[in-house]
Amino acid sequence: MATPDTRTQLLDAAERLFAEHGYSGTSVRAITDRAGANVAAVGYHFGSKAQLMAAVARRAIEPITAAQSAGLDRLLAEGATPAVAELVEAFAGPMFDAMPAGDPSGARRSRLIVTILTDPAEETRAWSGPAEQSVQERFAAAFRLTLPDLSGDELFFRMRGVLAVTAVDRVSPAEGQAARHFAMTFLSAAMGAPPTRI
Amino acid sequence: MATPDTRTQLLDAAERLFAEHGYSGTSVRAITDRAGANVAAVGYHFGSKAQLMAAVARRAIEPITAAQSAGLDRLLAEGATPAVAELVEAFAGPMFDAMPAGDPSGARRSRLIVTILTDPAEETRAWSGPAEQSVQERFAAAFRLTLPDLSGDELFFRMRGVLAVTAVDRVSPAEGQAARHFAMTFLSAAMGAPPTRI
DNA sequence: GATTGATTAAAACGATCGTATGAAAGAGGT
DNA sequence: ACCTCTTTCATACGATCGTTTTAATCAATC
Repeated sequence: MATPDTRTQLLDAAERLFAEHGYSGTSVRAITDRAGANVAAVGYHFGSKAQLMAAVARRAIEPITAAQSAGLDRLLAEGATPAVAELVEAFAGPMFDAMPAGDPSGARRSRLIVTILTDPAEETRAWSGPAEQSVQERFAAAFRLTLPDLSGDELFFRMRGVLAVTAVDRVSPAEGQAARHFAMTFLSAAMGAPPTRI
Repeated sequence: MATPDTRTQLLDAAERLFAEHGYSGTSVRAITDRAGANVAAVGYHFGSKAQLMAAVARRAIEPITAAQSAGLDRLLAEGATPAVAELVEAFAGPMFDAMPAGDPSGARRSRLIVTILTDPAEETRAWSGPAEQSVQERFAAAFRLTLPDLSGDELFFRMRGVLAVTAVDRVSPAEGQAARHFAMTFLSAAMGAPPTRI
């Protein structure tokens, strides 16, 4: 198909605009204009703006969750308890690899993920699907084995911290692969720190 | 004044709503309703919605910047090159201490800071004032002395990472002071990690 | 008490929001 | 050519958006 169908055009346009301006800051008309479609196309293809945005989020998050899960499978298949750095790589790495559909500048898709995770609109709150949640629980279990002295609360905090740090790449001058390497160093050290004595 | 003036009421209401729903997601009428004021009060006291939100950001950031600066002064006055953990404490600590006006749950003000830093609306882009910037540069210089082997790019990435982690939502099981201690452990290890070999 | 200046209130402005409607256009099978 | 199903279109709905205007209210000074 030389000309992508309207549905895909809408997804692409919504993805870019949402990443740039957030949910509330993106209007349906801005999306349809960029997609070269009619205003009613959103209602027809997705039902509502919220459902369109949910589809955008699903399309962006799915490959990341899959890569995370596959990476963890690979580590666990080796038999031995994985090292902290290996788990961090498998968990946070896919966030840096994710590329937008036909866009060579790899920055945008990760920016979208960040926006999804931090957007204050209620509609985006539930967008991290059950697959995302289950993969995070699997990683939590793996981390618990590698870091047996860590309390459940502190492990939870650290995993949230990892996600937060993967969100910083959007303003940093250290772009592309450098940010990825910096993040791995940063996060492996943080994740592997001895437990806090309270 | 048993009854705070309208101006302050507007700031308080706008602070809470903005932290919860972001800039685009907060309407002027929602602010004035919560403040018990008229719609026109925003225009009268602040000129516009954008200027009101800028005032909110200024009021929230200012004490944090001051505390960061004072902490750094205290460390530098001791003469010796500060340890990584000391710098992290002085830099990230104030984010945890900041309390919203009249609100015992210390989570909200920091949520506001995070929203300011990550909000996709254009109006919030320039809200980190010159004081904030200069204090970050002072910390960058101090970190450079403590971590002389770190490149400028990686140091910049790590400092952004510290800010990102302080943004982690603390509605989690690990609340209050526990989160602060967890963060210090996490961030000191991350900040003090050996440089990345690329 | 009248006068002045600061603040608040009610109402309306045009613009834009998300969504729904019904007709027009297109595609494919018979 | 005809019918059927899908998709696109122009258009309009009511609601809400940020802002402005004009009048009413208040506090303080003379």
